Amino acid sequence: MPKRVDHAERREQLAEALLRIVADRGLEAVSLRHVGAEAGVTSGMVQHYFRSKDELMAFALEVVSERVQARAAAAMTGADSARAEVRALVISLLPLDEPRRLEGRVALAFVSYSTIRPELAAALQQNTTGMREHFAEQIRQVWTEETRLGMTPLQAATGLLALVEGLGMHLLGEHYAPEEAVSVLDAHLELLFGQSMRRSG
Amino acid sequence: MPKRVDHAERREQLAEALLRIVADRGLEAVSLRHVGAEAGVTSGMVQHYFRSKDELMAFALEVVSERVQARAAAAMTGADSARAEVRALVISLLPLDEPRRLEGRVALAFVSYSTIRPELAAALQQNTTGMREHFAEQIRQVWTEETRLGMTPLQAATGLLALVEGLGMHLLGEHYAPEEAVSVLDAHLELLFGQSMRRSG
DNA sequence: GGTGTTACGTTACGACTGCAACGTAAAAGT
DNA sequence: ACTTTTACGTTGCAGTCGTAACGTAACACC
Repeated sequence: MPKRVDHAERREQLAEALLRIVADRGLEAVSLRHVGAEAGVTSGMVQHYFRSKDELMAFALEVVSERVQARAAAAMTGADSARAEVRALVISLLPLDEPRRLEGRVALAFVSYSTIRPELAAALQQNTTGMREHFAEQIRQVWTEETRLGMTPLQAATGLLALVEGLGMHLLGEHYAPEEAVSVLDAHLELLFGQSMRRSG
Repeated sequence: MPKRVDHAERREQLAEALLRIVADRGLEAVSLRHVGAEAGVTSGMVQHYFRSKDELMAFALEVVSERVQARAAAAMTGADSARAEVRALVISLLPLDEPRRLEGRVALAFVSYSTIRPELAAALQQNTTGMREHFAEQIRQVWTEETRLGMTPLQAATGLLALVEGLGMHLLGEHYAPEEAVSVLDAHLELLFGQSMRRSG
């Protein structure tokens, strides 16, 4: 079989195996042998594709980052209003079902990990920044001088993203029910996008 | 020296050593020997006070939880309004200086950890729930039928806590400047507590 | 159709891990 | 004063870790 393999594809397969381990046993369970076993190969094979464990970890983190971005891009197509698009994107970020809970655990683990290994934080930061700017753009499109809430669109976007990720963390810890998080999110969106906020003034 | 030691005190010293390790080398660097070395003792001594590593970890997590709660209690005394109290509490939660960044890293690591070890999640969940209810109570005290924003006080409280923890995560990842996070937070507090929100209606 | 390269698997090594067992010295209890 | 308990330190063990080295079989190429 030599020579015929797609290098990039193999690396992604291994990264996926790693992510599966992180999702249900945590970062500390990641070892070359475990990743190999999870992928159905030996640790030597893992070594063949990654010079070190650090390189493997860094690659897996990038895969996570790309996956989040891809999910975001997919979620925001076909919405008929800025509000609907933002809501779709933000809902797609929340760990509301089991597969997304797994992904959320992985993401959280890597966020914590990159806190100690700052050289890996770039990918995650890019993600946050991109999302923040995207939200800001959407908000800018619908806000007028009258409807703005005493903050800039970028501030509103930053707050929205922080709110969503905070809700996500709480959901991963099962601190309250998913529908409660969604209701909080919808109330916030109503503040940002709804006209009814001035109904009582 | 035997018999004269305060068991609880020793355990806390060891837990603090562990937390120091987590803060600057991450959860994966925690081992009985490292904890002992950090505390200036041997791993055998650590074994004497904790039957297993898991027990040590669980104890350290509880210490973290108690510390957060203590900080919260300290931060909310002496405020002259509900809004000021909430702001003081919430600001004290953000990793705005280096010591609190260390604590934040530890807290984040344990949140991620407890995601995989659900039996340890109770302490953290209690923390969240307590905070949430406290915020809700404060908000309830100042909200009238007119000023409420289309959500319940508990929803507003949940959103505020999620926002703060999300901002905290982003700050740990250095995704933007601390003062930016504070400005977002203040804008949100103005929405929740300010009367000026109806100035344009 | 050799030849060289690629893709693995296998093995080995030194370091590290959690944990159990044992040793010892100091104080408390009697 | 003698015994028991407590508080450690030390040692050892079986297992796992990351990594380097080596072996080998299958294809690409000329």
